[in-house]
Amino acid sequence: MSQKLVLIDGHSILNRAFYGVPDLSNAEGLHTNAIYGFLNILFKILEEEKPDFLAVAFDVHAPTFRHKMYDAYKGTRKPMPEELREQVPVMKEVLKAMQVVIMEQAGLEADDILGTLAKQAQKEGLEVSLVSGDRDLLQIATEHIKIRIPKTKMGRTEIEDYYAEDVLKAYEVTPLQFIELKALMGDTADNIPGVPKVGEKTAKALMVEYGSLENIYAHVEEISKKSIRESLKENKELADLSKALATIKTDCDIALDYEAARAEGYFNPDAYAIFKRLEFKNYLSRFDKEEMAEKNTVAETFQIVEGLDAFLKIVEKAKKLPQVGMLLMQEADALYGVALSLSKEENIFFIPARNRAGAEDGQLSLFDEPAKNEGEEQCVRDALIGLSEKTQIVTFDIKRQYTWLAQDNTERYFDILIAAYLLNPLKNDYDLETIASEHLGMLIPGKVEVFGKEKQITVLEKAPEKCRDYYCYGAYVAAQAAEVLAEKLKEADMYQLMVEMEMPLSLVLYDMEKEGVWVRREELKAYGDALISRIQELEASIHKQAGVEFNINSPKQLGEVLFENMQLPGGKKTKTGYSTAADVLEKLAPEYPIVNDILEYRGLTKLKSTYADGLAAFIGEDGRIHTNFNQTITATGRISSTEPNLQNIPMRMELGRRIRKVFVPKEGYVFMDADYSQIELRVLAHMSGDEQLIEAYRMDQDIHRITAAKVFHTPFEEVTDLQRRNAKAVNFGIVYGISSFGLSQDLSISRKEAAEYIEQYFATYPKVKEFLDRLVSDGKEQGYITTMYKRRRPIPELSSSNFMQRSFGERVAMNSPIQGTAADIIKIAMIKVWKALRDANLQSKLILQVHDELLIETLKEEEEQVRQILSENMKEAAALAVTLEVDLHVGENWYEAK
DNA sequence: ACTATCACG
DNA sequence: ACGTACGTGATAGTC
Repeated sequence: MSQKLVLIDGHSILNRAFYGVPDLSNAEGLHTNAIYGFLNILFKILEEEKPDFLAVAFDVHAPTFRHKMYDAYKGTRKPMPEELREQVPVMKEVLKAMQVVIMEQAGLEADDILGTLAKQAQKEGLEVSLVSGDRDLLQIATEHIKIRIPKTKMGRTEIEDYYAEDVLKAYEVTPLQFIELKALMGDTADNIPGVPKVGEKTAKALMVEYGSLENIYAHVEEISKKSIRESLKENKELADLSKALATIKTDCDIALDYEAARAEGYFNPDAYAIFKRLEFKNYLSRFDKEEMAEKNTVAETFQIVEGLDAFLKIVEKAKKLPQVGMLLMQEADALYGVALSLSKEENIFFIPARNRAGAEDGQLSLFDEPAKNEGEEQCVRDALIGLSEKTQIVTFDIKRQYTWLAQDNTERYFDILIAAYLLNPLKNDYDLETIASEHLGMLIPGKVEVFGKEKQITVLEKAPEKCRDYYCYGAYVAAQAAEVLAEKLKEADMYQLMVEMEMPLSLVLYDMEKEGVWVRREELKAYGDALISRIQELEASIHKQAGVEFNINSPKQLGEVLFENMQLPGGKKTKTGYSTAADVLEKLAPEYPIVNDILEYRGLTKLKSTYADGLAAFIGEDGRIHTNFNQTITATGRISSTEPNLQNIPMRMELGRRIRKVFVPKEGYVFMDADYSQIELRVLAHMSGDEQLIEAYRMDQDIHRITAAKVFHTPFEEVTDLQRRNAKAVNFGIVYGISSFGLSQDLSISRKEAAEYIEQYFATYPKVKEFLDRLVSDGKEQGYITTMYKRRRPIPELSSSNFMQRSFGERVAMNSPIQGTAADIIKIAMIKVWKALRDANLQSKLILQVHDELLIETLKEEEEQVRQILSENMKEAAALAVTLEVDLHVGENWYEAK
């Protein structure tokens, strides 16, 4: 058996893959569809062929790409779309990591490299497979050189194979004749002129009849069609030139290093790291995980140290250092171990809880005898607090670890989770593994890989070394990544944001979560029960009117019932079927009573399932709900709330709003709630510097009414409700990144009218327009936008060649600095308020944040003091060109306080 | 796991 | 010509 070589036409396959695979991008915003498709084809070929050698050829310059299918008609060359261009260097990185040989040489086209290598290999007795999306390569085909043309359709890759005889079968010409065929017909995409008037049909007929260009000219007088004959005669030079251009060189001065090109070693740690970064989860299964992680030699120095005394010794040692990496092993508020990274290559310890003799079944004592457990726990806590007072602690997800740490001087802590988020807030998750691979180029075992579905405690008992490795890696990565991330933050001018805003905020959020909010369980139950009978009534009524029993909660069934069975107008909208969204149904409601019932049913079941039942499930033993405030989720810098989400409790509708009555302060306390008045518009006034808008706010009057007066040239007193409503919608629209379409939808007016409103608005507030335009252009230039406090949001969509995506990017560029700055300001307010409450030794506690609103559970005796603290600190959180106004209310429940 | 819907700012 | 408002999270149904 002769050996086998696979050669790949890099740019051509990447191009094919780009157009064949739907748009994909990773969390960094890097497009990855072409790379993904390329690998798909590569793996398929490798599996089929099991070659001995592999190489990929690229042009050094890929100045323009050959969009043959599209451009052949236009005769133009489009530049390569940005989404593809950015993938080229990454593709090469991927191949390098996979140890695949890349052949490229200045002055040589990939075609010529491929032709040369293929012929050389054939000469040496190898079988060659040449993979390209480009039919030009067919001229290289022989008995031993197979040209493989992959086609991606319907998500599946099929490959057409051509040996010399297949070319003959398919095109009625030999591979060599194929060159001359192309010389005759030309190829606009490749800048081959060809002979005028000769197209594909004529060229093929001529080649089939005469066999070669030379022979055609020898018999040129025999050609019957006059125009063709004349054109051939007139353009002989052009034909020769075209042939020269169409001929792929096979004698270039280039050679393949077969040793380096051995088809092996693809699935190595480097490749794993980059696959992970690109989020090619499908391909990760091809790697041997254990092997990947074991390549890291630091793991050899990880030590398990048992016992309280040993732990205290390590802590004492750590106290002498300026900084240590730490990661606590916890589950449900219990501490099961401490990992500390004291230095780079050694002194990385894991101190586990131990299962002591005498302990009850499966019960782990903390660090020593169960009898002394409580005392031990306090001892451990004291040690860790003592450590964190002296030495900078760097860790991952500090909010979950504050129980064990000193709770002052938060600016000294460094959380790599938050740092990674600030550097790129677009990602979905920021686990340790990802940070390690992205910022340290290091491969560590993932939490799921180590623990799977097992409980951590179980793993600690059965295989403590697994816990040691996982947590030591965590502490180690925290220590190493902290340096790298701090440097990157400084480079991005976000270090101050990190240290002065995000780190202190993390403690505030921890404290708010810990505090929780009291919910009256029985009242909530009663509220839910009260909904049931009406829901059942509506359900029966709807089924009766429809004439069928069906699941009203199923949009699919509902759509079919309404728009097919009952023949209501306004069908079709989504890709899966009919839209039954509220705005569609509301248009039908006046005409069809069933639609009204459906809308009411929807509202009530939402209240029941999400709020009445949903919230009840989260009431803890202490009678309180402890939400999660997530600091590393949103793209703009806002915080988010989950399990449950306390930032979307009903407000706008009276019935839903009543839910807020079950949120109550504890005995002896009241609720104090304060929210910013139009903080985003005020931020816009400040950031744009628009005198008119600033002046409007100085008037201290209804801003929407003032805007209406200015925009519609109407005296303030004579502004109609409609005018005010329209002006308000425009104000909102501006903040969202205005578009006439969006505004027209919102106001149910024509697009033209909407456009006029916007134009009038910009005429009124000219600097607002300048400001928004500048955000977009700066965003395009930099690839990201920033808030007043230097928070960044990358906007990859701004460089998209897709109109829709780019437009989205533009709206984001206009909205994010405003929303993000508002988010920054309330974060500042939270920190100030929280500190002021603490410094004044008050019992009152900050417990909720809802984007522009803060809720304080206020001790009745402290009401006036807290009112002052809350109001002043919110107003003074930022000094803007306009004042920040705050609406503050006190009540016996959240409903009343709002 | 994904889609549609709807709650909030 | 393209087809949308910005930012979130929970639920139920469907595949």
